[in-house]
Amino acid sequence: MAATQRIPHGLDQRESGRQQVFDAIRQAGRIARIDIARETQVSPATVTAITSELLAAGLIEEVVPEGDRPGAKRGRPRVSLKVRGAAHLIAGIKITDRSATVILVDFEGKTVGEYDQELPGPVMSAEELVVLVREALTGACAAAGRRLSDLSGVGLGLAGLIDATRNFVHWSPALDQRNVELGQMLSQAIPVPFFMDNDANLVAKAEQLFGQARNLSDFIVITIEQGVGMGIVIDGKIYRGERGCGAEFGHTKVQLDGALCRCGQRGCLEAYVGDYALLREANIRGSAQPEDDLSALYARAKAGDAMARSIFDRAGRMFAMGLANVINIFDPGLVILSGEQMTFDFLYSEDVLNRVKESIVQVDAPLPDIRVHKWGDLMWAKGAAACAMEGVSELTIRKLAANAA
Amino acid sequence: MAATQRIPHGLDQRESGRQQVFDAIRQAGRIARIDIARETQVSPATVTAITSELLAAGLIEEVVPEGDRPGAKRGRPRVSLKVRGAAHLIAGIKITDRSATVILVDFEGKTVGEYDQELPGPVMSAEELVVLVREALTGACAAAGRRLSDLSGVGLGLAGLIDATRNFVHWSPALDQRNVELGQMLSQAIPVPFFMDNDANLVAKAEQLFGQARNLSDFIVITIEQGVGMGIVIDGKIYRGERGCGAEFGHTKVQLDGALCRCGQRGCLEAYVGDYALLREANIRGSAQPEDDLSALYARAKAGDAMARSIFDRAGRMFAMGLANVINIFDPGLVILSGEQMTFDFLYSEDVLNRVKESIVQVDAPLPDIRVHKWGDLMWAKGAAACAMEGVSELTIRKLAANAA
DNA sequence: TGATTTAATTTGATACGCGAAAAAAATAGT
DNA sequence: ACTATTTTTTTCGCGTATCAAATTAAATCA
Repeated sequence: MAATQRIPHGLDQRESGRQQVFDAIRQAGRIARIDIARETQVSPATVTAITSELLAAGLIEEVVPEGDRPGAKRGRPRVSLKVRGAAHLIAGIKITDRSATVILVDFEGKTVGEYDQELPGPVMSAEELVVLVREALTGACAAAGRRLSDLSGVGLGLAGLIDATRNFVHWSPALDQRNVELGQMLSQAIPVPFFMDNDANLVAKAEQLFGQARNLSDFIVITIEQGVGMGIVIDGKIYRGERGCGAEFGHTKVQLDGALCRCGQRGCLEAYVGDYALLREANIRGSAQPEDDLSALYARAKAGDAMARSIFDRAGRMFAMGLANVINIFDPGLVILSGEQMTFDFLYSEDVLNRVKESIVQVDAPLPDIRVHKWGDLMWAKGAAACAMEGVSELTIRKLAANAA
Repeated sequence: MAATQRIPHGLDQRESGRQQVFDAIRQAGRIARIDIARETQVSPATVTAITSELLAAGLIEEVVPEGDRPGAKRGRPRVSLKVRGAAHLIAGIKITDRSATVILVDFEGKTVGEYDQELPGPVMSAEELVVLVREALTGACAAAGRRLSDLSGVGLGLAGLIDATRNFVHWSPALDQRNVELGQMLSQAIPVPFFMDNDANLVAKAEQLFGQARNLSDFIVITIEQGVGMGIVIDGKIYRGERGCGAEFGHTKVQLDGALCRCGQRGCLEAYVGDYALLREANIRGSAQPEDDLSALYARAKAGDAMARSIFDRAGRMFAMGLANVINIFDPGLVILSGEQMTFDFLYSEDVLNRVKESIVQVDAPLPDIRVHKWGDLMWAKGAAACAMEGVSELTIRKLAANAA
């Protein structure tokens, strides 16, 4: 049980000014020193000191004043600062059941390369995975005209129960063994800092750094892929729970003694909205021929088929109930529904969102903002890259502070 | 003297050493400087500096060395420090539908007085409540041979939706109006710092300061009184959500389109486990004579009455489901089930707890600790006092730091 | 050209916390 | 009894971070 973790009081853990200023710059994209001071509540003097250090280290750079700032024309023109993309090359890699998708980004988050590597099979040993990751990274770097040694950090996204603080895999559908010290194995094989996490958390990180949740310190991301996942950001940090296996939205129960879930329990949300659950329904409900294609089923529902429609309808209602529960518990300012597959569109319908809103405790205050954010194919890999970016920034700046001493 | 009150970046948000040390002392009860240093990771030199300041301010005091410390006999004997109870007098007050219960505690948390004031009626206007609070506090102080002006802070516990950051009441069953700036009104009428919160949060605070959750930075408290409440502590702080109305455990939905709740929605947990819900069931299910006494119903269930038993049984299963959902979302290290009324014992039964454990996502890690903690009558008021204690400590220490400058 | 405005930097001061050394207060050994 | 040893606490000097105020820089306005 987590006894109150006393933070060494020095500059160790805490956002030592440098971090705060750097984050402000990245968040803003381009921002003048004076505005950094305003936003971070750090004095202009200190901002100057810190930024000159970051400039010297090559982490940020000055930009020529952007054309026309409305109003204010007199006075010394402000000089904007931005993150220097060339400072670091970072990779994000996401393992699905079919392939390993790699994305290369610079330190600004700009994509500089993509790469896809087929998997021999959906499940493999940890050793095989390490080899695969190495190949995929090498391939991605080569394709972008860079070398593996150019990488400053790699983010790895895996489905399953991941303890990101220890780079430890409790369990993943991609691996044929439980409880793997994957982080250690990777670091040994590839001399680059690794950062790994469960995929819902990756998306949350991406939303926080580049997406809809910029500037926000508290929000929730719901992802739908094969299963249903959730990433919780509280106070700017991803919430992980005691054992690193919280946020199991897909396995919250929405029906007492309900439908059987592949986790072995009954009534899990996933057992009502997961793809396998929908197909199971379709087959049980006496469809003429066995159904095994979700998009076909979805098409039939759209075309008006009553049976198909009722299947999606119930799934939507269950999803609304689960989401409302999360909102009633967290009272978040923002909920991002993130997904890739159009087949899950029914979960994001007006109808479902309205039902959610009706099931939230009513107060005289604005309802939480629920936004649907559909990413492209590379969503997950980009999330992994975002994770690594944050890690690399932290490492670099910590090193900087240490060197100064 | 200082003109613009920009918050010095040092003491702003973070526990400025002084807070950290003081908290360590309160947490430990009695503790020597060297151990404070060990626990807080602050150097002995700094501990000396800070403690001497706290001593001078009268917030803590030295205690004669306790008899025999096992082992270690040589060396300079350690001098223990403790919070000086006489430093502040603090009140906690809890409003129920029948009365206002007041508890007076010293700065150590030791009870120095109790007081109970009858309410004219269960619902009143904000103005009436202010008068009532004033009367109750005056009465409590008088009974303990103190004066109202001796109070350094008052914690107020109210059922309903309270925004503790603004001392604002969205809604409370005790008030006949919504959206009341109760904090302002109280402060105007009674010149003492007020701290108010929803009652589940009060209990959480009490558990953290004095109870089962000492030293813990992450845990969850579930309370059962009239309704079902929840307090969430993350990172040592009570989690409140965006609009200050999170943690509405009682209104999470456990059944799609289920039983009607007094909040107007359907399927809320409270609509299955609340006292009114149980009685409603009993009456609907064709009991011979209308039932209006919950303890009688409970007694009948214990005696073997099948109908009564089935009512409590279902409530227990619904409760287990809701609790499992919370655990699946938070993955907490500790859950405290807190209650006063024996009538709710059925919710804490082995049976229910087992059901909860069966509904949690399974990992190779110890299950969260679920403990039942029954408090005495004054539980709620004590929670309110705990809240105020924390607030007063913070205020005092902040003032101290400011004066030092 | 000089006045004005706004941004950025320099300067000097201060608080915080640490490490090392010293002091204090006890016991153990001879 | 007196010295050595052990352990806690305090003192001292230093480095770092940060800030307020003053200064410099770079533009426009009149």
